[in-house]
Amino acid sequence: MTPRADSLTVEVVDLIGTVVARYYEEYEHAAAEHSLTGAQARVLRLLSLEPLPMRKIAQCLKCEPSNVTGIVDRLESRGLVERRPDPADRRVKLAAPTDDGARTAEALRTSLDFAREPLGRLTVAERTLLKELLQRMLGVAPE
Amino acid sequence: MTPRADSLTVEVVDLIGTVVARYYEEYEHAAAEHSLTGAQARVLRLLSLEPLPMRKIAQCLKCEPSNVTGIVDRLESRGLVERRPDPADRRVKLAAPTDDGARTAEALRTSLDFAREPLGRLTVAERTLLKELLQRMLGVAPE
DNA sequence: CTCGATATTTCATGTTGTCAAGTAATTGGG
DNA sequence: CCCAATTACTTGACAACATGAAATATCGAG
Repeated sequence: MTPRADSLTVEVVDLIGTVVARYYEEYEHAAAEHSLTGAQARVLRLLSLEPLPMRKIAQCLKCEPSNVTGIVDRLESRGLVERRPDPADRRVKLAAPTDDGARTAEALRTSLDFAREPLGRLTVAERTLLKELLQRMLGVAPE
Repeated sequence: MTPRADSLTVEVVDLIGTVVARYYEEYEHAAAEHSLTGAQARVLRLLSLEPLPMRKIAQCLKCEPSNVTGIVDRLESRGLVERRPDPADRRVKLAAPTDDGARTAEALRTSLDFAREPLGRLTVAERTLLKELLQRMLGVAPE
C-alpha cells in the first residue's frame, strides 16, 4: 500500500515540485544565455555524449521523430550540429555536434550552476544522504 | 565557496535531473488524461487554490501576461474557468474555476500519483529526512 | 523480387511563448 | 478637478515545439 495523502508525503511532493520548477527555470536560463531554447540545449547535450540517429533522439526526449527534425534543423542551421549518413543503414541519419557545437555544449554544462548553488547549503554528509535517498526513491541500484 | 564539479555533487545533480524528468513526464501524462495540456493543468490547479487576476497568474507561471490570456481563453471555452470582474478595480479580471473546473482540478490532484509511487519506497523516517534535506537545499525555513 | 516494416521528412494544425501596440481604468501631482 | 503616467488586460505577428498523417527511401525476410 503506497502512502496516501498523509501530510508528510504531501509536503515532500510539494518540495519536489519546487525543485522541479527551479531546475527547469535555471536550465532554460542557462540555455538562453547561449541563445538556445531548452529543447535545443537538451538535444545538444545528448549529442555531445554520443552522436545519435534521429529516432533515438526522439526516444530520449519522449517525443515524435517529426519533432526532432525541426529541432535538429535549427541546430544545424546554426552550425552546431551536422547530419551524417550511417554507413550501416542508409535510412538512418546520425546527428553529431560540430566542433562549435561541442564547445557550446561544454560551455552550457559549465554554466549549469543551478545545481551547485543550492547544493552548497548542504554538507558533504548531507549530500551523500540526499544522493542515497534519491537513488532509493528512483529505484536506482546504489552501485 | 560552492562545491565544484566533485563527483558527489555531479551524481546528485544527475539524480535531481532524473527526478525532474520523471516528474514532468508524469505531470503531462496526468494532465493529458483529463484532456489538458501541462500549462492548462498548472493554471487550473493554481486557480483551484484561489481565484487570481491574470497578472498574478503570469507571475506564478513566470511568463508574459499575454500568454495567460490564451491559456485562460482555452480553459474558459471548455467551461472549466470563468473571468469575473474585480469589484475593487475594473481593470482587473479574476479567473476562477467553475464547478466543473473545480471537479477537474480535484480529479487531477488525485491522479497525480507520481509522487506516491516513488515515495512509497521510502520509510517514514527516510521521507522525513528527505523533506529536511530538500528544505535546507531550497533555503526554506523548516517551520 | 516483392512485401511489410523502419527511418526520416513534410505538411497541416494546435499550444505555448515573446514582444509591441492598443484600450480601458486607476492614481497622483498640480 | 484634470491631465499625465501607470497598470491590467487583450490583440496581432511571429517563432518554437508538439502531434499525427502521408510521402519517400531503404532494409530484410521469404
